[in-house]
Amino acid sequence: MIYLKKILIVEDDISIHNIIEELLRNNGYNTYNAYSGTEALLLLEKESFDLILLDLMLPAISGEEIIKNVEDTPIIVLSAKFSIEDKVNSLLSGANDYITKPFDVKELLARIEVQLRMKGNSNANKSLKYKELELLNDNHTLLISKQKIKLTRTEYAILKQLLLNLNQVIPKNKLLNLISVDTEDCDENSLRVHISNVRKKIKEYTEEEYIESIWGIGFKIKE
Amino acid sequence: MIYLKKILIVEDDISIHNIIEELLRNNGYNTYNAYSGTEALLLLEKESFDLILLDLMLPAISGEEIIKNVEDTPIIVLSAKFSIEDKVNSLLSGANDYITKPFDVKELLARIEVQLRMKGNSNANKSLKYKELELLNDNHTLLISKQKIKLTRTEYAILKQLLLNLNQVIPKNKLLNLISVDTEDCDENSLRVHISNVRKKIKEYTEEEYIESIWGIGFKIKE
DNA sequence: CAAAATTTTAACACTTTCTTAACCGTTTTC
DNA sequence: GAAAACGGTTAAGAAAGTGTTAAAATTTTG
Repeated sequence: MIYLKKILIVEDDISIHNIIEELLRNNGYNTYNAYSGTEALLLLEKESFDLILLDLMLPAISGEEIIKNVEDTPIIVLSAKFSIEDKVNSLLSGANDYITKPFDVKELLARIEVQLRMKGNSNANKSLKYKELELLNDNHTLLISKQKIKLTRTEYAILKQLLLNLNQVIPKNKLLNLISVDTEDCDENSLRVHISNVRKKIKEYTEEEYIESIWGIGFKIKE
Repeated sequence: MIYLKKILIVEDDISIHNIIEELLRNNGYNTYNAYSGTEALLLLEKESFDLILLDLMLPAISGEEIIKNVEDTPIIVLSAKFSIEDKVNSLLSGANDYITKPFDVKELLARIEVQLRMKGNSNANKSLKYKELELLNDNHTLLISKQKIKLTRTEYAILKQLLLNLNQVIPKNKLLNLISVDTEDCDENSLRVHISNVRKKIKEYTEEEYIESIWGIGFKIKE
């Protein structure tokens, strides 16, 4: 299945809202709708999105308020306010782009692509496949060339982090921190044992080595 | 010491160039200048920047060409071309933002902040480049003309600080302090040994000397 | 609640890296 | 121009990090 990028449209003017929604859906995005600031905040608590398109002039809670409340999701402001002050304020307080209405649809689509492209470089929503390895999202299965291998919870958590951060060394402490959601008290010694066990399991199915140690720093998936 | 963000200005019109340069310097950025596409590409091979401000209409090599050649550095296009097509093309081929001339300086500064903020968040593959040297953050190795060289943790920390502070002498004490995050008890004597070892490793791959000693003070990267 | 699975602890051998200390040449100081 | 301070190199021993194993402790499961 293809994962459609999730875009939240925050706009109270229904006709503009509908136009944007149709435009995005026609261009392969999954849209979510909020018609007020409060509605937007509620949705943001419940779910995470890949991008937010935000009108500034909203009933009750203003767009500026929302900008301050959002941290990890890129925001493109879509506003009729064309003053430099409004632009600068929005951008400096956390928005990633600012487009004035009326806008050109092609430019909007291009700027959306830019934001999604940039976000794609950071962690979220990466596939957990690498060469022969594929980590299923059931929390315990690793496929090596389609053969199923059972991992323990901790082993799975470790491999997941490593695969999420391909091409990056994850320092030992950071790795421990990242997997602490799944396993509370796992220390460095313990981590070494787990890694050793994962390697052993992988070795039963392939010659290739996947987990590389960076001396004194941590681990990474071998290139 | 504060690390000033490095911005490359690519603009052939000297008066505009000077205005931008002064503006950025007054706002705490370190500026670098290229007055043609070829000059920009040369600089980009030698060094890495935090951001590129790019004019599209350049003699010889166009801005569009440069966009395609840059991967890791965010680009803001600054152009007199105001057609939607130009905007969309630039954005889709890799630019991160597009500002039409004449521009408002406050907006420019805000959009620069946005790019730098985003780059800082996604800790994606930052690498420090200088001439033949490239220090890869993602696996703690040093590339000299694309050849991988393994550095130890301390050697890496030292070289990283030196490359972060190009054109500046780092006093021994300060250097020891800066790398103390990675290595606790490294004293001056020890530092000398490490530097010697780094030099030895570099010497295996290139004639050029990179680490210069400033008598009685400390070290710097040779210009 | 007992059996099974998982995780942690601890011990060992082993590797890599770091510091120490000595030697020597150079630069500065008096 | 001799003494003192500094910098570069080297080698060896100390220290720190890694990989593996097995058994004990803990958690999960039927």
